Amino acid sequence: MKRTHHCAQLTTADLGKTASLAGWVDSIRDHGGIIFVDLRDRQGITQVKFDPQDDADVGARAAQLKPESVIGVTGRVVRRPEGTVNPNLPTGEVEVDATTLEIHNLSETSPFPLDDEGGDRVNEDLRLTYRYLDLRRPKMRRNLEVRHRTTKAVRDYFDALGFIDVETPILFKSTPEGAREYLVPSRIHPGEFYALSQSPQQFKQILMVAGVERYYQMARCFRDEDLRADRQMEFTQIDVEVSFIDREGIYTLFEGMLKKIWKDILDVDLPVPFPRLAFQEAMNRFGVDKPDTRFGLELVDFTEMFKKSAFKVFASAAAGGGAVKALNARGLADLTQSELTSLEEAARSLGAKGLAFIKVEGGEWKSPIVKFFSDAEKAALTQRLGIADGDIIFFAAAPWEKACAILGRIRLECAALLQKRGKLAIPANQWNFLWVVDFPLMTFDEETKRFVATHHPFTAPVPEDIPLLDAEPQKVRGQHYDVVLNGMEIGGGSIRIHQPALQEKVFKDVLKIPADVVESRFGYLLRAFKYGAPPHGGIAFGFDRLVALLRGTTSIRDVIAFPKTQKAQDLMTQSPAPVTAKQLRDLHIQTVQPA
RNA sequence: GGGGUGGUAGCUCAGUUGGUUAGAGCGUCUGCCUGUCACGCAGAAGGUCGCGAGUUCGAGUCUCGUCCAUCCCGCCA
Repeated sequence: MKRTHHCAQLTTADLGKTASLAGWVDSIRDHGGIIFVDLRDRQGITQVKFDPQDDADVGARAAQLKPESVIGVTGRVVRRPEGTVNPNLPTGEVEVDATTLEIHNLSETSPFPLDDEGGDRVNEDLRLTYRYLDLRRPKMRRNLEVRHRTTKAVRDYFDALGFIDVETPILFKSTPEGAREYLVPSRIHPGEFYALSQSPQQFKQILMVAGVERYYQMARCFRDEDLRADRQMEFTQIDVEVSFIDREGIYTLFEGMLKKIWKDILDVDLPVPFPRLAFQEAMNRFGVDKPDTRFGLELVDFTEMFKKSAFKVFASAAAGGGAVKALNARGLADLTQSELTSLEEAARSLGAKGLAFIKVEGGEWKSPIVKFFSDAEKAALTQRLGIADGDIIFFAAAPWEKACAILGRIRLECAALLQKRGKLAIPANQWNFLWVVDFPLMTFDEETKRFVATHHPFTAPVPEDIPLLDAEPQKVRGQHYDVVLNGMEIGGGSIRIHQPALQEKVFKDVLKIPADVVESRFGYLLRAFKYGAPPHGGIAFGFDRLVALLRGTTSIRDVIAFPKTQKAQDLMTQSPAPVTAKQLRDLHIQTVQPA
């Protein structure tokens, strides 16, 4: 039996036709005589009627059906009797009066409900074990469809602009700086290993040297780090690199890409250009380099004012080169003791010694520290923070970046608490895109007492800062940019270094990587640059996160067909799993039992 | 590596101060039912309370350990 229609197709325009449908039994309503089956395929649902008075055999076999069985039916498309139309179905005015029933497969009872509401409540491990059932749920099917359509929007966009999709190796060589890698033993070279590519970064730069000019790829990447709701061990990036482009060119290009995606998928017109925020300003105002600008609660700087304060904790931080920051959590004075404690813990986890606060209730400032403040200081706080009854003010006094980060975290926690109370609305359908720019090229790593690349070592410095590279590398800004949406980093990239001498200088003089290590790890790249490397830059977007945002879910597992659990296991296939002794021998691998 | 939450019927959950035979809804099964659409009605079956120790006359409940899921910190150039 061949399908003539799909299950969202038949309408009153098809009355009298003979139609053949195939799909899964969504639900069965057996009235003892007449039996209704909702037949479901990828497109939708059509009601099929089995009447034993018309055909006793078909009726009897229909009575044996179970939900999720796969069947094919043929019958006449008839109008439903008056009063039995189902307005919730596009096909609700008609039904198929079945004359034949082919049972392809009777299904066992599903271990969990497959409707959207029921399935959402089920433990995720069960859904992952039976992923093929989970993916039958309308919501999950829609996730796969949106993912596909987003891929298509991206490919169409770049194709129209003359980009070409080039695949790069997944089996790459190990580059130990950065994320931990998955190693792949070589059978042919005993004791040597490949690494699964963390990103095509170096290959795409080489492609620029190769004259490709405009490259993109939906690139699979692998990182052996702990998993999170928004991090899987393997994930997909929209990976792009362009020759002869500057930062402004990049901004326009990717504003266009995101505009097309949001239009194609959500029919939303994103306003462009996106606002730009310097790293410094993002930290000062929001305490993070990926601010959620859908709500206020901005940080206010009081470093100057507290330099000569009687309150020694603030004064010493301010005078010692650090910063004193404050945040007015408007209307949160009613927070509970346990909420306050958990805020303090959050602050401590970021290196704060405590979390100073002022609660404003009944016109009175309730705070263990208020007695140290002069009248002038109180007046300035009131004015600059707009303090009113019912507010609570939080302070952080620490080195600048740490003070910002502490209050940045407190800001987000307070926003969540205010939202819970209905005092703050953060609209889910508001899309606050922005570019964060002017990151420091280098960050001093306290642990190793060395400078490390903030982004990666191929990022070009801002030209006018190059003279500072030797003496004050921390002051050099990089030509790096992040795309931030509603507090989430969804993409990042940079204009790259294309002069071999400068790249070598960054490796050896700034990052202090020994010459032989530079040669073994990056020698091929430096050599390539000596043969006419064009100026170039690029970006990579976290594709899974992007699709999750488009679907309004916070977990990228929902938009990946077969994701791993937080313990990096595939519950359906039961991987990872042991291998045979012969396999290990072939690979020159011996395992040791964990202690 | 660390912290939080959870694990009781196929699923989602309740289970009081440690005390009789561990309950509910949905699902499943059986019977009835010819216009339902989450059909309805009647009945039944279904439990290693994640696993292992311990305390106790007695543990779903308390203690310790452990496993799994999830959220977060560390980590993710």
